[in-house]
Formats: sequence, structure tokens, C-alpha cells
Amino acid sequence: MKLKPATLRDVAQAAGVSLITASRALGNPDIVSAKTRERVRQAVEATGYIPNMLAGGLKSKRSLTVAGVIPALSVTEFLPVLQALTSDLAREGYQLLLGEAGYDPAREAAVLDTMIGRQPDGIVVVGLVQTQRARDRLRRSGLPVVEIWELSDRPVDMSVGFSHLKVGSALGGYFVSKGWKQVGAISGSDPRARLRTEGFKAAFGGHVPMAVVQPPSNLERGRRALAELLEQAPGLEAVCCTSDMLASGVLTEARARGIRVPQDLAVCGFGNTDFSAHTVPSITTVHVDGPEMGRLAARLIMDRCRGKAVEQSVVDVGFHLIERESTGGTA
Amino acid sequence: MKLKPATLRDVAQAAGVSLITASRALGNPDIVSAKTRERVRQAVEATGYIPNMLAGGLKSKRSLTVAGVIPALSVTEFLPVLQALTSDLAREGYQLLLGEAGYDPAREAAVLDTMIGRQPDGIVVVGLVQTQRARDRLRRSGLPVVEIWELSDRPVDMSVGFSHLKVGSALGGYFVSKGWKQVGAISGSDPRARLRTEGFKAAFGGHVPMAVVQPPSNLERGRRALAELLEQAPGLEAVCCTSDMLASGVLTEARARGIRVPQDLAVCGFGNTDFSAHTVPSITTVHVDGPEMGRLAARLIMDRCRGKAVEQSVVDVGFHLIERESTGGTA
DNA sequence: CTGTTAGCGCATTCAT
DNA sequence: ATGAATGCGCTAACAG
Repeated sequence: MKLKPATLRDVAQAAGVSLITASRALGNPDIVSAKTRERVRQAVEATGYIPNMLAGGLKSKRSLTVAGVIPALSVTEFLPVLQALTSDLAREGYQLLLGEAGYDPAREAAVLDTMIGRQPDGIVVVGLVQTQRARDRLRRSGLPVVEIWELSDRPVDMSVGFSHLKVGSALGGYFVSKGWKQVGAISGSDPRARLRTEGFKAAFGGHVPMAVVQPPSNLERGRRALAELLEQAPGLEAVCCTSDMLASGVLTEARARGIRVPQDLAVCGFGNTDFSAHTVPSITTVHVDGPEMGRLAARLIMDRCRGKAVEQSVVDVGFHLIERESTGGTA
Repeated sequence: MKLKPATLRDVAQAAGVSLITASRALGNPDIVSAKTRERVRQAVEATGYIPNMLAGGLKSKRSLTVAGVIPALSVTEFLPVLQALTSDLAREGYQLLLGEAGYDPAREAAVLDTMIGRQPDGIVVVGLVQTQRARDRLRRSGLPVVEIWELSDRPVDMSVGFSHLKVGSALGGYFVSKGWKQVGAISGSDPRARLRTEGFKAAFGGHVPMAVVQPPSNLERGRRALAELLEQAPGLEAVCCTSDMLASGVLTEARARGIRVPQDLAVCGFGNTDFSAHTVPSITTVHVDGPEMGRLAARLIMDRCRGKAVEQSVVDVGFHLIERESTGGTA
């Protein structure tokens, strides 16, 4: 046990080579003789050397770090994205620096600033960057930036996502095609959920009874929201929820009240969360490919780091509706 | 839009002071005259300066970064911990560097090495550090390390958690006190779930029909596990699951089969996940305080960074059983 | 293939 | 209260 952690100088000394040779043996092994490489390897082992990436990054301008900013960790719909991002980056030796923006523009701007200060090699933001100031500072940083989970016609840099408005329209169109008239919406309060709900309502001329759910969108609030909605609209035939968890709450509350789904009430969710196929009845929902978005974001950033020109800076990953029992489907 | 991001030198120039005065105006504002401070502030604004924390950290040995290593992001039981950790750290200006160990000792060791290399001011590991080599290297790094979510009698450094074995024993004792004889267990395959199941089985002399669920522990696998268990033990009276999601799957499968819970089959889960109180029937479970563990870990690390001696290096946060309808309770 | 020189951007000595 | 020098640990140039 040494008091001072070993530095590259110690390794070089132990291996009997110069500092830079040791550096190359580790970072660029091909341009060093096999013998030297081996001696350095042994010296590393002997000294317990762990490279100081702060120093390396300062000099080389590559910190092998990517910043990820997410509205809230508690919102499980973002987890698949985060996970794909983390593991794809890790595979290339990059580590994720995590920040929570808390659905608060000022907080987001502050988080992005501290991120930039840590000199990541790229930044992934879940959602669109909200303040103009933050957008400017991101641009000025010159870093690759990917806004994810939502599409922007004018992204800070790159964008990977899907249209929430179109998701809502698709659901609205589906409800219309089913012939339901007395419909309702249960919507999360965040901007993207609202956007989906807007799209849905538009299919019914914009006038639809609605319950808004403050975060977190959990089972309990889904139950309460249905209760609320039924007071507003006792003849409710079908309800569109902005998350599968809310839909699951609706199923639960309906069951507790003896309302049959889908015979008395049709229900749909959003997210194709893993449980949604296995509830009773299974939940009709919209699938979006979170892992794919994470992977794409990782790829775009890696490509940019390696100087590859990115052909497409806005990627629409789309979505698709999955019809299940909760709206009369068979799956 | 400048091509080169502004450095402290640019700020100093713009403010008409020396580099170090600018540095102090930002990092140590009290020891600088109010006038100077204001001029520097304006220069910062004008230049769009964002401090390079790699450089600052290299010199000052404080990176304002804490590493967090988690088995898998997809395991939702760890999210409350992560969230509390992230937000508590953010409040003090620290950012979380996230790593996934993937339930793989070699991977864990590798992740920890790259973490150490990034010179964090502390490291939080969910679970016990698995390899001796990693433990040694962590010790040698001299960094504050908190192992969380599990207790260790011989932690690398500090430990905040609870005894999984005792959780199992408590559940076993509870089942015994209810007079159930034909009991079964549905257990996740990770070491901690197994430990809880061991504790449970011990209360029944160790011989209990069991289904082991590979990750992820989701609703579907809970359903299948019950089906499996019922083949082994058709007379099953009560089943103990290592997560609420599995328990929820059991409820679902039971309902699909016309098995009444709790009359025909009692069920318990683990984690007091937010939905568990609101399913029908509500799920008897074990509550552990994830956020508290996250907060404690953050506090221990912050304290250590500030040179405060930590009085208690192993903290047992305990747990408690919450009796609900799925085992005949009333909540 | 290897070594020498010179910084990366900042904060910690010292000095004034 | 301010400033000048020095070096954190490493790598990109260039040389040999």
C-alpha cells in the first residue's frame, strides 16, 4: 500500500523507459516494440497504476465521457434509453455523466453548464433543450449534442426521436375507427404527454373530458384519474392514457368498480412497458423503441468524435400501435 | 460565436485583472473586492466562459464528481437510491458518473478501474464489491467508498444497507405465524434475492418448493413462476416473492386461474414499490428506504471529502414488513 | 521505434 | 487585496 497513487512516471521508472514510451505502450500499443510493451505491462501491474483521465483528457481533449441529461430518473419510460446509452458507450470506453433537469428550464440550463465544464465528448439530452441560452451555450461549446425522445425541426445539433403529436393523432384515429364517441383522456402533465393528448383530442374536435396527472404517473394516480373522469363523464366508453402505468391504474379501478374492460370501457396506454402485454386484460399501447434511440444517440456521438460526417442529423424512429385486449384486440 | 471556448485567461483579460484574481473571484469570491468580483462576473458573461473542471480538478484534486456503480439500470428497485444520490450530490455541486456492473465480477472490476481513473471524489457501489482485486484497488485509491443496499461486516470502507437474510427470516416468521404450511418461494436469481429466499426457507426447515426467475423480474415471469410452482405444489397456500413485480404477476396469474387471493393463496412481495399499495388486492411487502440509503451515502462521502471523521462506517437502515390484503391484512 | 520539449487550464504555493 | 511563478499528470508535436 503506497500513500501516493502511482503515476505514469512511476511506471516508466519501473519499466526503465521514458515517460512517453510508457504512455504509448498503454494508449497506442502498436507503435511500440513487443518487448517494451510487455515490460510496461508488468510495471503497470507492479505499481497498481491507474491512468489519471483528468490529466489525459486535459491534454488530449478527449475525456471519454458523455453527458446524459434526463428530466427525472423516476420516470421509468426513459430507462431503456438510458440503459442502451450507458452500455453502448461503455463498450467503447466511454462513461456516462448523469444529470437530472427536473422538468425545470433553469435547472436544465445549470446542469448543462456544469456538464459542459466537465468537458464531455458529447451530450445527450432527453427532450428538447428548453432555454435559448442553453441552446446557445451548447452550440458554442462545439460538442456533439443529441436531443432524444422528441423530434425537433431545428435541433441544437442532432435529434433522434418521434412525433408525440402523431402518436396522439394515431390513437385518436384508432378510437374514431372503433366508433367510440364518449371518450376521455388521462394525461401526464409534462409537455410531451400533453402533446400526445393534444393529438388525441384533435381527432375528436378538441373537446374531450380530461384528467391531468401530476408526476409521478403511477398506478394510484391512474386509479384516481379514472374516478375523476367518471364524475365528469359518466357515460365514458373509452379512455386514452399517456402511460401504461396510468392505464394499469385504470384497469385496476375499473375492476374495483365492476366496470368490464373492454366491454364497458376501452383503455389504451403508451410505452409498451414490459408488463402491458401481461396484465388482464392486456393493454393496447404504443410502442416506441427506447433502446434504439439510445443506440443511435451513442452512434451519432461516437461517429462525430471520430470525425465521421453524420449524414442525417434528425432521425425519426417512429412508433407503432399495438392492439391488445383492453380495446377489444386479441393479443 | 468564437471558435475557441473562452478560458480563464480570456476572462481575466476582459476584466483587466490577472488570471489568478479571476480564478479567485469565481472560486473564492469573499477574498476579492466587490468591484473586482463584479467586473469578473461581467467578463464571464461577456465571454461565455465555462470553467474547465478537468483542469481545475487536476490541480485541486477535487473533481466534484462521484462515481456510482449499479448492477443494472433495468432493475427498478435501485432507482430510488440512484435518484436520491443524484439529487443530493447535485445540490452540493457534484455530478454522478454512472457505471453498470452487469452482475459480472470481472465487468465490475473493470468499471471500478475506469471510475478510479476519472478521479472521482467518492465511489458508491450498489451491492458488495465482489472481487478482492477490486477491493484492494479501491482501498489503494484512498477514495471514500460506500457499499450500499447490503451490509458488510468488513466493508471496503463504509457500508449502508440492510440484512437480506433477516428480511427473509422476518417473512418466514410471519408466514409461520399465519399457520401456513404449504408455502412456496419465487426468487430472483441475483445473490441478494437468493439470500432473502434462504432466510425465508430457513423458517420452514429449508425445504420449500421454489421457482427461480432470471432477470428481469417482471410481471410475465411472475405469472410463469406461479404456474411452475403450482405444478410442483398443487396445494400451495402461500407464496413469497422477492419483488413486488413478481408478486403482481402472481396476482395476475391467480386471477386468470380463478384462484382467490388471499383466501386460496396468500402472496407477499418485496420493495414496497409504489404500485404495491394500490393493486387489487394490495400487496403485503417489505419496505426498505432506498432514498435514505442514497442520502446517507451522499452524506458520508461529502463528510469525508470535507475531512470530517465519520463516526459510523457501517449503517443498518433496517426494513419493515407491511401487511396488506394479499396476506389477509386490511391495508 | 524511442526520447525531448512544451504545453492543456487551472489553483496552489509564495510574494507584494 | 492582488500578482508571478510553479506544477497537477498526461499527451501532441517534433526530433533523433
